[in-house]
Amino acid sequence: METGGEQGTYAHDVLAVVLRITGSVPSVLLWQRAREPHAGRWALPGGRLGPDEDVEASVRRHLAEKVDLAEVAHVEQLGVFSDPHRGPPPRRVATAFLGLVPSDADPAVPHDTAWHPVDALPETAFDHGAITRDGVDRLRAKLSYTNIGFALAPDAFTVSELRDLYAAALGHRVSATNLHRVLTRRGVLVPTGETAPPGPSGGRPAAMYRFSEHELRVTDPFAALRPPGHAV
Amino acid sequence: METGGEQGTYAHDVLAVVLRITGSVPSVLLWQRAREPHAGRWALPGGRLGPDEDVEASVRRHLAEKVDLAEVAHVEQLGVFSDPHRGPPPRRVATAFLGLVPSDADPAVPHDTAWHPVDALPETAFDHGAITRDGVDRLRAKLSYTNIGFALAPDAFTVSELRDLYAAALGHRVSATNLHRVLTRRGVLVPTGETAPPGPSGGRPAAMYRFSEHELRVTDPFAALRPPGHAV
DNA sequence: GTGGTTTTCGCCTCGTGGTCGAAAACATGC
DNA sequence: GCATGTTTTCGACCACGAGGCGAAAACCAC
Repeated sequence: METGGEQGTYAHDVLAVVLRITGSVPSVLLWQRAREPHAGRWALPGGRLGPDEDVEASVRRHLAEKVDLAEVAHVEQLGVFSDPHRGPPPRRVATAFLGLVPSDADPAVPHDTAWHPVDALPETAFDHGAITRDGVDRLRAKLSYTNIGFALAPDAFTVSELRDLYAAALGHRVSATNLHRVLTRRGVLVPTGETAPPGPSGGRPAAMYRFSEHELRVTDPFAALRPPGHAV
Repeated sequence: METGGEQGTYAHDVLAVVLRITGSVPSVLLWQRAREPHAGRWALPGGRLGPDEDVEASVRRHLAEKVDLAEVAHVEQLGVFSDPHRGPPPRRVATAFLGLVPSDADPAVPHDTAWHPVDALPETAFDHGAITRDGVDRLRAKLSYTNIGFALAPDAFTVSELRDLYAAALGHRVSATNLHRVLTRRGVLVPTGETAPPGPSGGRPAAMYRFSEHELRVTDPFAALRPPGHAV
């Protein structure tokens, strides 16, 4: 059992809310704790901040123990969780991250680790349930005004497939017409020139698209109060 | 001289980028370090995270040593700065906050503390210059799609005064016509019914306004991909 | 009153996005 | 082969938000 740190120092953890959408269901990667405290409950991947790394490097290092990092298409910082009573003593401060895995990736995970639908979380350890909800909220917000969908979608996809991904992540129906227009007008979606074969019941073959960039981009100097001469 | 913490624990600091606009110049509150390291350089207010407080409570506590907290109209978390070499050993991890002070407030500050225009920062300690720029960027972004102006403006003001505040914060000219229309349509600006006397060269007396809320509100379900039936 | 100044308001335009329906391109069954 | 059904794609329509501009309103000084 470890003791508290030197007076005025605290253990610093990094945590990752890794989200992935499969079959129109957004899920988060959790592992089941074997040891106290909170043995048996489900926790976010993460671990201690090491002495020679910043928090982002740290979360990538810890994540690599649970999934193939190459499958995680995007990582960003969510914030600090520091309630003195967020867990049993000794006190721990955590920096949480959001990670996204494309829907066509199916990374191998350890035996204690599994994907859980975010709408039906198991009993979570510490404040990890609240942190997960923060991550889902962040994803939902950014889908609207960034190209963050690149981190959820396969490399190539049809508009209908992308529509289903967005609908699952946002939690409401999405019009394929509108999604296609909005994303192409913003320049984040480019056609590959290929088409996908129709389903068993026929239908026009769907054109394949991909995201023009695989780095996060705010697609809009969004909202109002732009510089003069920059009417949108 | 303090030693490093127990292995795997780190001193955790909180820092505040406190911004205020006076005379069309955005400034940040800095204090001049008297002791090494970085003696003589200017640093952000802040200090150590205490054992019985979360980071937000901590930053408010430390801020209270520099300014009257009642004058700080808004505080929000910016993020974690954790580069192992962001300062000399022993390593410190910092959670940065953005704080905003209305332009009509002129809180008393200690003798080692002063406002510095953000476009002409003095030599700053550690990574506090970069953190300050992060704070300014956050303010600029949020001016567009939230009511965050309430934390920069006096309780009552004219549209022209508010226009000057926004122009100073955004760094470009702002149309009073458009600002008035955008903010009133969003319902964040309400007329007080009073008027301000014209200046020495005459002119129509300006109507006074105030912000309808003094809590941060995202005024827009901003950008695209709203639920069906929710056309704006 | 006349001219100058500042604020306020209405009108115009453009871009964005939600909605709808028609057309395109496939499959299946008769 | 042709009619029917299915899915995708595309264009048309509309509402609204926001930038630009100019006129009108309301003051001052002379």
